[in-house]
Amino acid sequence: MGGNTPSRRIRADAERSTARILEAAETVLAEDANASLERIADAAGLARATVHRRFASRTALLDALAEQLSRRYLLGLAEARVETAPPLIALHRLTEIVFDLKLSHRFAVQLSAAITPAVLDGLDLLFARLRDTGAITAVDPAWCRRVYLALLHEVHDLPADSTTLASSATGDETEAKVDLLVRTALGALGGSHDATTALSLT
Amino acid sequence: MGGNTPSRRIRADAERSTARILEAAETVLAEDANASLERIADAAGLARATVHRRFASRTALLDALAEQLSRRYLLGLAEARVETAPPLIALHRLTEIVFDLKLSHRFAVQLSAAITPAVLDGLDLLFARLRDTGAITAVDPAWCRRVYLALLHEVHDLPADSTTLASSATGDETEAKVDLLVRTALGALGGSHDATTALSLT
DNA sequence: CATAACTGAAACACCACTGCCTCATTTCGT
DNA sequence: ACGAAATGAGGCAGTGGTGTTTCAGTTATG
Repeated sequence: MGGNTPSRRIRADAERSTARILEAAETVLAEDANASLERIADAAGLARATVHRRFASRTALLDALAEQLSRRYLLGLAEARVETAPPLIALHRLTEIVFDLKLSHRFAVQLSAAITPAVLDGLDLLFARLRDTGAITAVDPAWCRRVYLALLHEVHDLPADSTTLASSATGDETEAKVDLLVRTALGALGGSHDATTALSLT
Repeated sequence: MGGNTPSRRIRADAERSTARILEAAETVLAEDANASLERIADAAGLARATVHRRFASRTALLDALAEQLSRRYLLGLAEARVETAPPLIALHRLTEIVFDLKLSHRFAVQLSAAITPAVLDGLDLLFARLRDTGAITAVDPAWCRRVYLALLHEVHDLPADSTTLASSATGDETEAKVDLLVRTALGALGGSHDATTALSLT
């Protein structure tokens, strides 16, 4: 899938267009999931025909969007060292990373196709390790995953002036959100609040 | 809004059609939020033209759906005695009620228009009272609301065979879900697990 | 029963979107 | 600078949904 077919060389031009379309699609679809391809083309500064040239159909574009996000998820899981790092640290790091993804992938994130089995496995592993160390008590990894992702979504589009974010007075909004999410998720999954606050010293 | 305009009497006939359309709309839209009015009409056993007669536009139909649910929400808040009952009890009762609503209003539930200011106020009051009694520590009522509703959604469409639901061996699936939600929500909002399990004795 | 209201069926105009095509023009790669 | 590839602009057909109208037939209600 990742190889180049030498029979038809793909010009750097076209590849830039593809990238711009994906980016524009993400932006536009975040506001209106049913936005037309024309609106996406406009946002990308390209003609509608070009969108059709790069992506055979609307579905193909959506698939590409999901696949792109899936790859970034996997990268994030690896970057957070989900398999090796102390689970609480990994959770914190992963949350930061996924938060950045959500900023630029508000729409694609809600594509179920983006959460591939591999991504799923990574998350499940993390929660299993969290439970082994006693950070949480919930046993069902699927349940943990759902709660985490649901809360992630809520924290993400929390108004910046929310009093809830004022807890960590660092002024860094993103960090405050990450802290809030980790604390909330651990609490929801039956973690003691001691273990939760212990991480705040990181 | 509730009065009848005597200038044009509304036949009982028509009112039945309206009800059937709303019911069919809920059923059909639960599966496909973008379903056409024709599919709704078919499900209702009526002609498409009739749908247009009872509801001026698609938007009008959706509004009616949201308004219907909003009214039931208010009824639920009252029935749960959110203002007077011990907050933990009220939360438990309210959760049961909203769960039933979700079963029959899978679609409308995701209409933001269904959560009117009045519904909002009721929820906020409940969470304020929960905090006063120490059941939770989160202060921002808006935050509490969001977390509660998000978790509600997750618990609701949890597969019946989930190991997470096996905790209360009563065999009653709904009750198990309600327990899980209350426990999870309180934990997420910073409640001690003591207060949470104390309710299980109800 | 007589009237007014309601319904089903069918047609119609309208609109938005998709997907495809062509052709002149621009841009890239070598 | 040359040829291949990509693009913009525009048109065109097909699809599917919405909203309206007409008219004949049915049903409620006083």
